[in-house]
Amino acid sequence: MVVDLPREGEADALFHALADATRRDILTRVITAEQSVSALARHYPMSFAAVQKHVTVLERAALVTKHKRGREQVVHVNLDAVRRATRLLDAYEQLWRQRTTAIDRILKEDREGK
Amino acid sequence: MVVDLPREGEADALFHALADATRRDILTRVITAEQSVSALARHYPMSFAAVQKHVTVLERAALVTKHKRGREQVVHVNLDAVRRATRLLDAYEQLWRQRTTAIDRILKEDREGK
DNA sequence: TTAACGTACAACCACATGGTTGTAGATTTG
DNA sequence: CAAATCTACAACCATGTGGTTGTACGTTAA
Repeated sequence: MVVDLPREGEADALFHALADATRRDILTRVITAEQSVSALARHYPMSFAAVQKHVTVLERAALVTKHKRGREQVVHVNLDAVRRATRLLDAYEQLWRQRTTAIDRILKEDREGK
Repeated sequence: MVVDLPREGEADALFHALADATRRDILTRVITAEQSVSALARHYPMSFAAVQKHVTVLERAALVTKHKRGREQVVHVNLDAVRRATRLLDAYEQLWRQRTTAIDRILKEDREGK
């Protein structure tokens, strides 16, 4: 049972997006309830433009999407992307398991004199 | 059941370390079989020093550790860190699930000062 | 219609990042 | 021993990142 890891380009954007505390916090807030960019910006000690950039990074990683509602831009979470990241890391764990089970098998066969 | 996300500082280093294709590849190789830094370096079209830096980044994230063996520095994987990252993302998924619960509605109203 | 709000985007800045080369110190190997 | 190998680390460079301010434009509210 071979585990193949996802394409490299995707993962770059995904992990980069998650590698910032502000962006993870935005993600958490948006998971809890969709919000406009300006509503999000009020929660952080930085400019609106800075928050706008963070949302763009999350967007590039497909973790969120934006939809216009009047003059607002509402940020939605894309849970599939979160699941993709989780599965990506699961793949690393499985790689490890493949290695250890392979070693176990060899040791066992050795023990049984094969 | 409330899910608490890990400390921010840890996650920064973890995701940052994973946000580079070369580092993920190093991690994969080391999971498959422990290797010296110079052995790893032979696989990439970059200098030994560059690979050394990548290993340092993985080390800072606690994804790998180094042990001296003669004149070599052997890189080992730390699977616990991989698991920590996986659980971190699982927590986001759980947050999503909590979104529809009554408890989460109450917390949300509280956060909005109602 | 004006004023206020929400957004987009450009220009700019300090600093981190990913790469390089070069030098020096341990440790093996011939 | 001398030579080759592996590592550590500093200096340097181009580019990216996270932040700022300023300006412009569509939308809502008074």
